[in-house]
Amino acid sequence: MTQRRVTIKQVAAEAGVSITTVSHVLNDVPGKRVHPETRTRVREAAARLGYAPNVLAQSLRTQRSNTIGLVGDEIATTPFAGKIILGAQDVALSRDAVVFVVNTGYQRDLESRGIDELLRRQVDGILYATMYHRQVELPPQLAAVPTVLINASCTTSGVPWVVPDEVSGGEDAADVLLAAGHRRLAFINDVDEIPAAFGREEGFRRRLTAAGIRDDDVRVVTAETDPAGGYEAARELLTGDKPPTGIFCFSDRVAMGVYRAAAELGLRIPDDLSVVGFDNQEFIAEGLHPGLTTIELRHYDMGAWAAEQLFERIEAPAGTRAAAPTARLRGPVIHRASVAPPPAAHEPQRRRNLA
Amino acid sequence: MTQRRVTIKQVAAEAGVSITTVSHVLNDVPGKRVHPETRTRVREAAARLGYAPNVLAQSLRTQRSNTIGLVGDEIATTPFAGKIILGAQDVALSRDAVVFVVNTGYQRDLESRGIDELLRRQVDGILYATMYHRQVELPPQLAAVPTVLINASCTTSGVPWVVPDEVSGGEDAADVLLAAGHRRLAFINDVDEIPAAFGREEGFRRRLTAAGIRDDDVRVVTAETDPAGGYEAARELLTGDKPPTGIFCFSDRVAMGVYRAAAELGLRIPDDLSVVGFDNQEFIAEGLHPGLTTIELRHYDMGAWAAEQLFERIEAPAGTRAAAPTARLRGPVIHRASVAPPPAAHEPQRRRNLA
DNA sequence: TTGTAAGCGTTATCAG
DNA sequence: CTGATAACGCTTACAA
Repeated sequence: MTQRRVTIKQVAAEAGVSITTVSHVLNDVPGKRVHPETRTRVREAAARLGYAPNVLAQSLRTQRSNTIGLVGDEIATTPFAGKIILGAQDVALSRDAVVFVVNTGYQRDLESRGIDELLRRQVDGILYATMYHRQVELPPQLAAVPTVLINASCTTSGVPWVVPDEVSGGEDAADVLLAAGHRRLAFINDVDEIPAAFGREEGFRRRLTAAGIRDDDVRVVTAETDPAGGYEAARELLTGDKPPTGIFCFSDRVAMGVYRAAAELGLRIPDDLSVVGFDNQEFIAEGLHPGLTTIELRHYDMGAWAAEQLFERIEAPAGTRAAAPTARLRGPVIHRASVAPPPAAHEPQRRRNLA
Repeated sequence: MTQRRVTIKQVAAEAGVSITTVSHVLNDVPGKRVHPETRTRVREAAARLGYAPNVLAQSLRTQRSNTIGLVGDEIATTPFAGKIILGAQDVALSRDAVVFVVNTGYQRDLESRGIDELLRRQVDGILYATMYHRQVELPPQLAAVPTVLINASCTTSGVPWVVPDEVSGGEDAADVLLAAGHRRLAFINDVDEIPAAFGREEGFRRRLTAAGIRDDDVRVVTAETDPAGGYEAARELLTGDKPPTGIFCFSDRVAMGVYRAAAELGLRIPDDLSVVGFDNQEFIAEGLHPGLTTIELRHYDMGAWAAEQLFERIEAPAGTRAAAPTARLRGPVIHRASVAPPPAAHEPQRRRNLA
């Protein structure tokens, strides 16, 4: 089936030179002067035969495989994750590299086996990604290879990482609502105590305080991050006294539940209630009606940034260990149709906020 | 950074034998009798040093890399696709193989480059997947390697493929609605003329006819497969005369639009209107309220089936080319809460259908 | 039972 | 300017 691919030897024969020469010209080895004529002769022979070097052989010799691994807990099984793969793949391919992906599903043994399998294939480096932003402990085997974390940070020094900028996400959500004139607000936060929960709340509160919103005009409740959780939380929020006119949701899925609660209570979005989500999860943010204004999570960019860093470290001369760079990516707010001025907004007040 | 990994030579030295012997025992080469004592000596040496063979070197020698490629148009960027990766990866890993993934984004040149890059790395075979079920023309380079198609079929003979069983999907949807007692039905089909559209309609109609539903009691309309499309179609369907009491949607996203239309028209699901979707797309089917009854697309299984077939072909002795197997996977119906008896159902009629 | 050596397809060193 | 040849780390005839 697999007819043997053409090798450098065949090219050499075809061109009537030695394989050394072929290697020289095809790799443009610096300092090796080759007669222009031989050069073209070799080039033509290679083209004629459709020669492409065997990367395995190259790797064995050069100790560089031009191959990286992407291992993650749910890297393949969540809608976001794919974007990470894509970002990583795009920068990899731009350098003629390819990426292995290993989905561990939180199984320690699978992770370990997967990484070993990659190492045995001499990957040049590994991208280690988590589905939700958190702190991780690096698998010990990764100490041996250049590694970059995606959507996670770790205490091991010398390992670059990139995560979403949760705080500014919270700030931006607050700003969107404030700019529309809202003065009574709520945040339906995640029940889990994770960086995203802390960060977003911090940013959200900070901006409200700065805008002079009184503490008892901002409510922060927690819920499961799914439609059911959002529904429950929103019902409680909206049926209490002094209900918020604007709700910031920990995720678009939560917002989905808020939409339902609002509909049941006869509240129209955005006329009676404004809502902003988080994630910009395709099919949800876009599919809801009216379209959900939300903060985007830049998974593609995280994947790309990480791959970029990884290659940088791979290519850096052995000793040259620069301090590990880290990045917090601020996601843009995606304006759709779920935010409007509050129903009873006082003109002067609104104008002040817009200024 | 990357301290050199331990090689077979070191193990040989540690055990005081030749590398040949090490290879023999570690690979359990049949027909090679090695003294039990040396055997354990080697094993222990290997373990002590933490030796793991370099797969690149092995591959170069054996012409088998234990590595496969998964290339697809949107293999990493859609919620379904991840499951395909996972299915493929799981069977790969169970054979100590790893998978490269390449997302082509429908760009021919990217696809070509990606595949070349894989071939240069001597992948043993390639899984070629498409996001939506369709016919494809195989990239010419794939003629050289074992290949299996996922979610796609092709005319090239000798290439195994696996696709969803669209027809039975349509049948099952019809059955669910019929069993609940519905007699006036509609199908919101995809505007695009693709296998899924033909197949599902065929199955759906067949069962209705078999159940004695009159032709003018079943309406089939087409729409864009997104919430907006579903909304428009549903509005038209539901505001016409003799509106259907049960709607089968081409996709869960379409169903999402149907939910909205129903809500606007004051129709309660499932009391006034039953709906069944297609895909069982996580976060949508589950997140809608009431939960959407839908037909599952078995992406994980398609990935796994394909990988299984691929390895079978890779391992088959050169000449042994069995006819290419193909499979249509029938997805289970996921019962949730969007289907109930029609509002004005006549008892006798319903009972008859349940029988 | 164990070891020598050739070879997988390259790159890199060193002579010519 | 060009070409032998040794390595990269491993498997596998073939010898001993």
